[in-house]
Amino acid sequence: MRLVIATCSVDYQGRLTAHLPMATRLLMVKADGSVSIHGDDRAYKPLNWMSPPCRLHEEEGRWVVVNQRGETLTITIEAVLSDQSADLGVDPGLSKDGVEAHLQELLAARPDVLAEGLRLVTREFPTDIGPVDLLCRDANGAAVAVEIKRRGDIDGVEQLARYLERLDLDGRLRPVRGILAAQQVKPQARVLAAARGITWVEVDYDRLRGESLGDLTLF
Amino acid sequence: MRLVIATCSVDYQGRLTAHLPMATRLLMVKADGSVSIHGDDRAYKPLNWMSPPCRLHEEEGRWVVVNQRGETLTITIEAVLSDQSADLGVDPGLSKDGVEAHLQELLAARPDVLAEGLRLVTREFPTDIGPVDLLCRDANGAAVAVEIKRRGDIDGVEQLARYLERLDLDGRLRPVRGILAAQQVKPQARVLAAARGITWVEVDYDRLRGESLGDLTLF
DNA sequence: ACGTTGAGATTGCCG
DNA sequence: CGGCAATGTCAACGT
Repeated sequence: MRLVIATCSVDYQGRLTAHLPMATRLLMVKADGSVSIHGDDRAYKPLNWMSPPCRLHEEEGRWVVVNQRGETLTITIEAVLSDQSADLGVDPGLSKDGVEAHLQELLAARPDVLAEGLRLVTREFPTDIGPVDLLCRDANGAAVAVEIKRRGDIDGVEQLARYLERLDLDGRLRPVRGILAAQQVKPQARVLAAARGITWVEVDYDRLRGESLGDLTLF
Repeated sequence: MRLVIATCSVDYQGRLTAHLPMATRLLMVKADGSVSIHGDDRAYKPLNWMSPPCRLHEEEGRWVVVNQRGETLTITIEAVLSDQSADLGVDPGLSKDGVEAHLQELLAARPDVLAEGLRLVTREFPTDIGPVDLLCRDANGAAVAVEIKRRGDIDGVEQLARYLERLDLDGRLRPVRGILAAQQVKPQARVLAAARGITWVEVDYDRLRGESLGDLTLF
């Protein structure tokens, strides 16, 4: 990695046109060929950049970075305040833990959180356009399809509506009603759900996790 | 801005849990308080980070960054290879051209590009599921809703179809037809638009801008 | 290789 | 400050 602190102006010509006037900034050149230009704010996002694969041509007072699509990033350098290189080696990489998969587990264990008396029939119930997250029966024995999202958006409502349309073709299930479960349900999704006769529930992930832990300690 | 090259391991506890094993990386601390950890690849995205507002507590061999939501980023430092600070000042900022907002301005000024005799009624016409980009009247006085995208995709067609559904509930507008305008309309979007009775138009941004400039010089 | 989907999305706009 | 949409979205995953 090469780190240069320089007074420079920047021009990007590609999917759009962008310009940065002359100022002091950090230029970061990574081993993968990418170049990014950072100011002293905007969190981790650079002011401008070029993603790999691309090539850096360095001239006197002028860097030109070109990628395969012909987009160019031109850096005009007035003064270099610092120029430093370091060999970082290959990073051993990151391990993550997903929230959304866990949400399905928790709701499969406690479907009654979504509606009183709701009982799980199966997870990932298959239809010919994809699996329904949870298939349940309510207190009256009627079928209920549950779609789980971290964020409930219009897309989620339409997805669930398509599932319900397929499930209603099955005489053993009909009539099937739908519940959209999400940590947050957007206003637009609420309107569309109402128009489609679909119920929505906002789920408190932390509280649900707490209750599950409570259950575990009880048994 | 402070730039530290160090051998370190990193733990993030917040919206998810993540761990980075010991390796040499760049630690970037910006004036806005943000901290990011870069490896020598992954383009401009850091391996891990904390967005502002947050606070950095620095101890011997250990940095702890905490934000207001209680999320923490812990950096355990084994060795510091370099530690450098620079005052970059406030960046004068980026100017852009060629994004969707621009396209909307140009089409609002020249709606006849989309269909002969088309006249603008209003921009950003509100519905309860979001605003329609352009509401127009055609040569016969019939209402036309225009959805503008940089790239016309299936999502854009469905979005416009939902707007049309809502607008058709308004007796003063009904019947409303739709036009999807984009610099590029994808094949799948063309098929779906046809099935929904929606017209699509590919717009040449550079030519449109040229014509608008032409108009300006004429008057 | 291409299309689809999620992201600790981030960022800017507008009410 | 919150809701909402765009992003040069990027990146992972399935076909």
